[in-house]
Amino acid sequence: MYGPSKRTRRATAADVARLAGVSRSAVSRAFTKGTYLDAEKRERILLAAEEIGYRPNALAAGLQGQQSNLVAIFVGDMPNQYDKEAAASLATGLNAAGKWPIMIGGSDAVARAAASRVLSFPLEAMILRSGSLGADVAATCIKMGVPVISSGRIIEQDGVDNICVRNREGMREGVAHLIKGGCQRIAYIGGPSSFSSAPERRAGCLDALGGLELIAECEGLYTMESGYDAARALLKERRPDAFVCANDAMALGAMTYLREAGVCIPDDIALLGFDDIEMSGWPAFDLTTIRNPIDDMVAAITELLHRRAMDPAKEGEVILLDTKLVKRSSSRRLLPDR
Amino acid sequence: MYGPSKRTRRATAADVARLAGVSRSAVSRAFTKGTYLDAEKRERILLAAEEIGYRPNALAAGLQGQQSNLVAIFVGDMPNQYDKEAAASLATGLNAAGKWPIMIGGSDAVARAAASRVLSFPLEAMILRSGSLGADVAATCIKMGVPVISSGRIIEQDGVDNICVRNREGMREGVAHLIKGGCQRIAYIGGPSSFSSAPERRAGCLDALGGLELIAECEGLYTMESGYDAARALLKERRPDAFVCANDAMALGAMTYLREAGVCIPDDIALLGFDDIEMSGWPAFDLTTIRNPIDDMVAAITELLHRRAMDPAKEGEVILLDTKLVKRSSSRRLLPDR
DNA sequence: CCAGAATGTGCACACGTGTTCATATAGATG
DNA sequence: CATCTATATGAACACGTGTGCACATTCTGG
Repeated sequence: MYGPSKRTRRATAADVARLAGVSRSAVSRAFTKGTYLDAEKRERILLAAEEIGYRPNALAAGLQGQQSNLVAIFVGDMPNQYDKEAAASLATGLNAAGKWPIMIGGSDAVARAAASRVLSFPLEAMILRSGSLGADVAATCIKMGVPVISSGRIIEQDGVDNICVRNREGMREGVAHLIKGGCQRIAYIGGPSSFSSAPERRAGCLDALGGLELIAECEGLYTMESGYDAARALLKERRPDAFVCANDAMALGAMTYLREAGVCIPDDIALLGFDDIEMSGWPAFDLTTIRNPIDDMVAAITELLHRRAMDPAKEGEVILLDTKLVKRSSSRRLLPDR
Repeated sequence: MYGPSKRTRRATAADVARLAGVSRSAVSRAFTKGTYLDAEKRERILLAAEEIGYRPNALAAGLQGQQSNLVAIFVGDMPNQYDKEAAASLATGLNAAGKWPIMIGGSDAVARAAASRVLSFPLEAMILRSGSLGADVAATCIKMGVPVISSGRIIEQDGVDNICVRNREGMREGVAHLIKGGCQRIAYIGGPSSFSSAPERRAGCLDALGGLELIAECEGLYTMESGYDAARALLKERRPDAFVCANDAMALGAMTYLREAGVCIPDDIALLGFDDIEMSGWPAFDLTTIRNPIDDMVAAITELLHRRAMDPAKEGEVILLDTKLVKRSSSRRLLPDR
């Protein structure tokens, strides 16, 4: 042990070459498919590499025009459950596709600064999964030549690929289900207007109402607490027979308040959410909701990543995902289903 | 537009130099603090860089002995809520510390393979946040000269830094609180024995019982469903007055079953969890639990990262985190407290 | 005015890898 | 045997950057 700092030096191809008694080129070839190299020699090299813990340095390889496989995922501060679940699935999905997802998150200022700095890596793409901000981040990426994939919010910009769920159609189907079940006096708990999903889901609700108007309405923050508060506020007004919520977190908050208030679900008031987060399926809640399909989203993103790699100059496209109405007990009225 | 593939070429320092009419060295210096460079010239360079969207290539810089700031986070399949919350906080925390967290996750085989391949990057550390597996991954990392930080499970191996919560002491305090509140017939829902936290927490429970024995006991999977099933199974046995659960997810599952069964919490049966996941604080649950401090964990990890950077050859150390008993209504007995 | 320090700048090297190129050897084909 | 092809291998280059080095210029103090 000559120098303490030397101890941690990473093994290099030259080290392996020396140990195996071959040229450095041979070592490189040993790790590359489809090259001419004596089989016995290759084995000897791989063995030597294993012995001293060598692996080709991805940084140096990337410098050589090799695919970096690095991908950044920009999540906001992930306030609600759905964002967390989506981020986790996305990361593991990319992983399975051989990509290396770098997570960028935290509070607005921190995340935005990090998003800017991470561009010093030759990213294969920047994936935006933050409902609210992101348009300026996208602009910076495009300028740097880094492809952008926006999920959950459509960004109108050259070269930006978009993935979005059919918010309006989904909500329309959900509310239609409530109406078919006998609900007539519907109150709506909406999301913050800074999220593009909020007005779309509200529009879907109005679609299903036909000419009818909402009994009452207010705007929440997509959090459970705000759903709780909203339910309390709306209950004071003209007695509704259904709460339609722009996402599951708020629906679960509303459910909590209604139970505390002694309201029977769904007989007195039916409840509808949006997203189908894991918790909504738990027996304790059993919330009827509209599934925002995470697996489809992940599949679409890896697909877009692939297409972009094939043709870096291709036009940006928009992929729309279908929702699925998940009927559970929070909407199972005892009234005759028409 | 001469060639379509040329279009996406990343801007290089030489491009900036040409545009700004300076040497390439000057460009490099413009982006480095503490170098001699005419102020007016630096500004001109930065402006030119901004114009063509240039940023120093982290790959090439890393090749130069520069810190990579890359960190891998190995999470298992994140079956339970606490893992998801911890992973999210860890990622954003590292972010704020100027690190780039690469998430590695998914099913066992996929994650393990990915963990091996990610070592081709010059990682500053591999952070293990998977309760069960990980020892073999750690061995590979150490061999490659990549420092390992294990969180939630202590790995006895040279050069591995460990962070762990005081499971035993925490659980002891929690159960003592129940006993002080009048509980005498305690049933225990444990975690899978493959997680090192499971036996520790159980030991803490037994500590608090003094000579007493558990009324009943079974082993769950740290999931809500298994907690639900366990509660049903245990309720058939000699009537307990408290359920102690090895984590919050199982406690919430148990709570769900008990409510369905018409059992009053906490008057008939008190409930104790472990972790203090976000949901436990929601009014719908209001679960008494032992906080597994995520913020402290993140702080400890960044601290260890720093120390390791200062002295790469230092010995591995063990940091133990203190829990905090969070008293909520699931343990608030009407019986006189003492 | 002079010596020395402080500041500014370009050249050239090193980092670790993949790959082209030239060359050498062995095997097949006529 | 002569040619041609398939296989094997090392030398050399390129990737984009940070920085040591040598040299030029300006400033400071006597």
